[in-house]
Amino acid sequence: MTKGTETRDRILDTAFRLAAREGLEGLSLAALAGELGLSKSGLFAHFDSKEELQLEMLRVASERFVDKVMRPAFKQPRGLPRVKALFENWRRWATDPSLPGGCVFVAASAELDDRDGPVRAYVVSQQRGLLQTIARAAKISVEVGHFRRDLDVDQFAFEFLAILLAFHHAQRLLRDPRAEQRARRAYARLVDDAAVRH
Amino acid sequence: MTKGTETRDRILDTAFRLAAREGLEGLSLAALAGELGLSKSGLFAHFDSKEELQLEMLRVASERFVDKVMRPAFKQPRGLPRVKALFENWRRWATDPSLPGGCVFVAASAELDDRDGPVRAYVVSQQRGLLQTIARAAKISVEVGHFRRDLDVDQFAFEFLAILLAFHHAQRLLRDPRAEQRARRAYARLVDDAAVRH
DNA sequence: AGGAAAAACGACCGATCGTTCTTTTCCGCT
DNA sequence: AGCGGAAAAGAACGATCGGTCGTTTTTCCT
Repeated sequence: MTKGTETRDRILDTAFRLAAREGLEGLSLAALAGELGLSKSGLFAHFDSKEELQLEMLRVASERFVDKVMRPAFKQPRGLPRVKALFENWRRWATDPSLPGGCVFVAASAELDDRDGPVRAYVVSQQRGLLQTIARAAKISVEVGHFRRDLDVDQFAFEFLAILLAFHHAQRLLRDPRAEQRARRAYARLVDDAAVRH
Repeated sequence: MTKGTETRDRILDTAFRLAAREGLEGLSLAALAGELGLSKSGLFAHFDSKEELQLEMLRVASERFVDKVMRPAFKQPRGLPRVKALFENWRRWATDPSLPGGCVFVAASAELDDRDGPVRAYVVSQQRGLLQTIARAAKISVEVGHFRRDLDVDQFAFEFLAILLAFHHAQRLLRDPRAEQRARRAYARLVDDAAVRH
């Protein structure tokens, strides 16, 4: 069962990269098989349906997001350094050159926002989890004394995510060379407002 | 030539509503024709290609956006009231119940962010125009004395759009009942920071 | 080395995609 | 009323979609 899981991993990895460019539905099994040097049926032997492949692929994407954004950030000291790392890692994730097409979750979010079904449910719970993670990091910053005690940490998370969404928009769609600077300044303003008054 | 343009308008109007739900590519001619009570070929007689239909539909969407968001806002007094109206009209536009699927430009933005071609070019120029409009309204607010003189109006526009993108995300994907409140508070913070020190 | 299980293949399914063509229906004008 | 042109229908196109199935190849284990 070694070769099987290895191929399965390769499939999900390639699907992950392709879906960022083409979207969840835009990713066709034929195109994916071609990219992998596999036959369509050979590919399909690993999954019961396209929907299951999408779900597995999103799970892989989540793991990778945790690896590249979350985990390194949570190795930083509690409080502001951790929040800062969260922001910078995330910003880098959204523009990772090895991932053309940007963040797959941003693409999926817009694509699924009205539809229903398990794929949407997964993306929703994933995004809710992200917001909670930000809020948690902000809460720790309050406890540590970096942020003021009356800070609404959920509001902080909302605005944190807002900056990253706008950064993605400015970077990938508008290709604005100032996108990074804009995001950094917005972040600075957000953190400054959350900081203890001095 | 009366009946022709009338049908054409009906097509574009329906396409506009359908594309918000299904996306630009997800909108199929068969589905559109069905919704209209037209045959697929009868529909196609009005357009040279699907791409042209997409472009025309986006132009209609732009006009409608101007009608519902821009024009009423620019009837407000110069300065803060106008900026406020821009924000509220825009927020309402993104959740207009007569437009299931949310803002068609948000959907298109995520869908086209890496592809190429005239449709992408149109959306990009449209979005750049929106940012400029916000910046212009902010600049007027500076001149009128509502905003501080050293305000970076392009940065203001970036953060203004960020809030609306996050609102769209929270409302349509996460279905967060607090989305409106979150957006309003973020807006208040943005405007407060831009206001003249007192 | 041999045999069973796992993995990949190739052919094919019905449905649907955007698109083209010819034909019919309808509307407006004189 | 009748004619002409615009508008819509109908059928069919090649391509592609997700998905199935029986067969062949490869891998792994003894």
